[in-house]
Amino acid sequence: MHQNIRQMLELTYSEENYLKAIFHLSEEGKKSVSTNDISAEMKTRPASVSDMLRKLGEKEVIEYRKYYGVHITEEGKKLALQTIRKHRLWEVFLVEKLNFSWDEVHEVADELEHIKSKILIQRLDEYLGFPKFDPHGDPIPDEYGDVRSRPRLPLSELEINATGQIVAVKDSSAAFLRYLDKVGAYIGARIKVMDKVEFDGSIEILVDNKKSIFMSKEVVNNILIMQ
Amino acid sequence: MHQNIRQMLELTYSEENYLKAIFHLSEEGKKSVSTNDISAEMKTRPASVSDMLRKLGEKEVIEYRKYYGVHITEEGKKLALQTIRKHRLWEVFLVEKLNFSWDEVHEVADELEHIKSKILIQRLDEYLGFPKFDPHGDPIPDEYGDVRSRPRLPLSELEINATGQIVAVKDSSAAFLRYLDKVGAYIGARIKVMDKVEFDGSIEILVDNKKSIFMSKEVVNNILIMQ
DNA sequence: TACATACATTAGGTATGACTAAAATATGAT
DNA sequence: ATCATATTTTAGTCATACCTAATGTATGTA
Ligand SMILES: [Mn+2]
Ligand SMILES: [Mn+2]
Ligand SMILES: [Mn+2]
Ligand SMILES: [Mn+2]
Repeated sequence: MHQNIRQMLELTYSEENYLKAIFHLSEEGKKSVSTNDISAEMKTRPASVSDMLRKLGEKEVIEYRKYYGVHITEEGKKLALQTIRKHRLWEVFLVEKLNFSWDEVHEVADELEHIKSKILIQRLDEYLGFPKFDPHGDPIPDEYGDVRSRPRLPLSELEINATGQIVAVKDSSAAFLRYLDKVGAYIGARIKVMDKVEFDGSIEILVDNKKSIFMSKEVVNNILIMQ
Repeated sequence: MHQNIRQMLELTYSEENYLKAIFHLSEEGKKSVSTNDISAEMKTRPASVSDMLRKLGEKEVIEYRKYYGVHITEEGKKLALQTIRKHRLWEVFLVEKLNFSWDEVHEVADELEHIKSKILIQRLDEYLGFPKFDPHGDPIPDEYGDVRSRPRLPLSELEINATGQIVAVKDSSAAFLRYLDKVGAYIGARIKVMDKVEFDGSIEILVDNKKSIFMSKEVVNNILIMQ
């Protein structure tokens, strides 16, 4: 069923980071991912990216045609999803068990996600009660790389008087998350759109039927809701 | 009080491993630690050790005189103890929270010990209830590198009819730990020496006043007890 | 079609951390 | 005091992962 004939190839710490970045960039736009995109995401120079793309291409986790960007392969997707699974499980652990706030977990999880032990992740998953979403509302892939994502749309697309529930954030930067904490928005909060300003794309929302907040276009584009 | 004027220097993953090995070897014999000793402990070739000693010497975490072995400095001791602290806290986590057995934790902890976040370790320590000993009975240094070790001696030194309690194991290899599991010996078990065989150094002990076991010299040398 | 320019790759270099083989040093035995 | 041997270091190499500078490629505009 979910077994691999060929044994799972090992990636280095750095290769895992690049592959994860390529996976995320692939999800956004559908077309191929460019060297410059990866360079920006990874904060390394384009020349370094080219080096890495050659290596990832040889390992067949991406399809690499020089000058034409890359596509992630099925094998690559599977590996990237394993790293993402570990990242998100560790984030849940940090928030649920160690009382980290959701804006503090990203960097630490970026290190923890590379710990190799398979049994560690299985036990951690079990210990956390097999969570399906991380603290930012992102789905946690299962050990076969399957993701049960829930339908979600940017808060900006809700009409006046429409209601919904915050299920995730598109931007997980500490600055944005701390802003959300400050205004009392959180994953699970119930939202009603009270007013929309055509001019600047800002809106007024009611949170949990009690608190009225004004949010800028930048903010509402980065809050994902479920209706 | 415990503050450092100069900021704590950063060591690489590999430097941390070498320094930890040097620290452990220093604890055993009091004299200086040789290149070959480190080579054996680290499973790298002596030439690689010489390279690393030069680097660690430059960073002043060891005192390095070519051809005469090394001594760890106070700064080095402090850093090694931080790594050991992390290693042992993670071991406690794996056993107490994730139900690892004590023979499964070492390799995983050897990776986890290098995760950098200071707050992570503080929170983990708190979450675990500020444990003072790891699953193998070894003391956990505090965040300043202070160790409260309890007096302990090899089981081999107990006289006939003397009693004691297992507080630690000298050898933490999976093979040895699984043997102890099999015969029902564990940290905290009460021991009474029933008989000692001069010829081969083996002994007969009573565990928890109910189970009689024969143990070889190799085994009794590696069990540490408190009287 | 030509070409300016943005984008991407290659060439060459650095740092880390490993290796083998060769050379240097220390040490114990005669 | 000399020397054989074990130990240790150095020299030279390789792989990973980054960099800058130079070169090559694609693409849209003239
Ligand atoms: Mn990472
Ligand atoms: Mn997340
Ligand atoms: Mn380690
Ligand atoms: Mn231990």
